[in-house]
Amino acid sequence: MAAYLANSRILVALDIIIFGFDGESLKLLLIKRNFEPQLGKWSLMGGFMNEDENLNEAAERILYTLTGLHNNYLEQLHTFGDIDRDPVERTISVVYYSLVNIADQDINAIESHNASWIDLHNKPKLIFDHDQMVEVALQRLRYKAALHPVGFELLPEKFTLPQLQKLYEAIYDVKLDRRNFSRKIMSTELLIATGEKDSGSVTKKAQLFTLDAEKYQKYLVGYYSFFPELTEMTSHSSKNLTFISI
Amino acid sequence: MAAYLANSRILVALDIIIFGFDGESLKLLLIKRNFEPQLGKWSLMGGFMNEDENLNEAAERILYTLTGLHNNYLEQLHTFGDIDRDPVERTISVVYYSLVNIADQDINAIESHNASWIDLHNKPKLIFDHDQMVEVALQRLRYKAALHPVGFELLPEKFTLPQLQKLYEAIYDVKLDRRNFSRKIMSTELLIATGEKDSGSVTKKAQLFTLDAEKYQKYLVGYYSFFPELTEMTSHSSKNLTFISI
DNA sequence: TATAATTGTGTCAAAATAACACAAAGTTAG
DNA sequence: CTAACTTTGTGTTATTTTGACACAATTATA
Repeated sequence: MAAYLANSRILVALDIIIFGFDGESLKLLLIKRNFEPQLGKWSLMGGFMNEDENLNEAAERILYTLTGLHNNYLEQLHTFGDIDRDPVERTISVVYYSLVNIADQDINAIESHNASWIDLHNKPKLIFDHDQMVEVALQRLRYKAALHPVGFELLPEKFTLPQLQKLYEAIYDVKLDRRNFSRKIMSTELLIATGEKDSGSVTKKAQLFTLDAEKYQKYLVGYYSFFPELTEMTSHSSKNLTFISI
Repeated sequence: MAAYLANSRILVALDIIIFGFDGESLKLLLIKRNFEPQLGKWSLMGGFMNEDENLNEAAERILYTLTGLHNNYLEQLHTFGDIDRDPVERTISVVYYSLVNIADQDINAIESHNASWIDLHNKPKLIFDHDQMVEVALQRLRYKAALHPVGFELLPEKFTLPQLQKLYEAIYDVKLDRRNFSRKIMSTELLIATGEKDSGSVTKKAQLFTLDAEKYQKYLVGYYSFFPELTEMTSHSSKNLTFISI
């Protein structure tokens, strides 16, 4: 069996951008490093790929270690490979981003890693090329959330329309019209009214919705929604490419 | 200086999906391997990352080696890291895709690598996980071309509307209405009429256009086109998120 | 010079969007 | 207890965009 003798082997790291939403702003789960290298500085959660796992498994392991959660939304983002990106040793980093419901987190896991949720607007400077990673992740999230209903991954199972609107306003940093937003969302037929009301509210309580799991899956995978004639994803006549046009 | 002693170093490969367009169909530049491993089988063009280059540089080098071209559209796609994806030795592959104008190719470079342009519909089975890579690349191209005017990278500098339409029809494997397509494209104000006519045609000769380079750049980078109120990218009132809604 | 293929442009009804108004629900202050 | 205030739910209308379709103009060829 031949081997690739002439070529050099290098370290493969993984870093994960973990997004959360607190009802008002997008948050990042960041680490104040209590270990070397770069002790005392802020960074993303990361680790190295082991020999007995593939990239997705490594990313899931690292995410689980920090949040105590499995089955979060987790998507490969980009691989960073600049020569000096890690001064310790040449390392390429395969970066993932994850969307988690803050309420589901494992406080112990988070505290033991010296991690905390930081408002995206107050993000400290991060080590190495982690700032750039966050930037790329936010851009990807904006693309993704315009084309697919991934935003719901940041919300609790039951949520209100005003909550959903605030989420989209946070993702895109815009103000949206409540009435047009409602019409657009409801036209996807993705939401199921529970009949329950949001107890948290202080004035008129908004209705709680859940997702139609089947329709949700279709919107997630099939972006061919925008060939109305080729899919029966939308029952009505024509439909925009965009899941929601912000 | 600390080092990451405990972790294993592995090979970092790159593979590139090279798309072309011959006026009728999408093409892939594929290699009939005249070297080991997998001699005699079809594969993507690939190579290994060197110690003195970053990922993008390695991708450009590999693309240049095969096509003789610099400055092609080249975008990182995804990193594949399954444990047994390369039976020779554990290797992760950072995959790029490129869009090239077939007319610009370097025949010598291509022939010396035993490469040829294969119609996407007649693609042979490729080695390792290369089929999966092509699938992901096609999906990415479809996303990208719906949101940004990257399709032009596959055309000559001067092109006609019918050519452009055939390109989009090839990318999305659909038939489009000539009149609505024209209206949509022209509304972007991205095309500049040259006054010249396509000499290749056998009946009424279509007009040749070039790109408005400045507007093209804006559409390429700024996907915020879909916040009409936040950019002045579109002079008219509202505008769809999609560069072109197919 | 008629024919056939292709290109360029226009029309119209239907659908989607943006801007906006008002009524109902629920809390709090007087 | 009621007025005031905030928030939610739903409706209207004008404008824009889309999809479906028709006809005239150009050019090589028979």
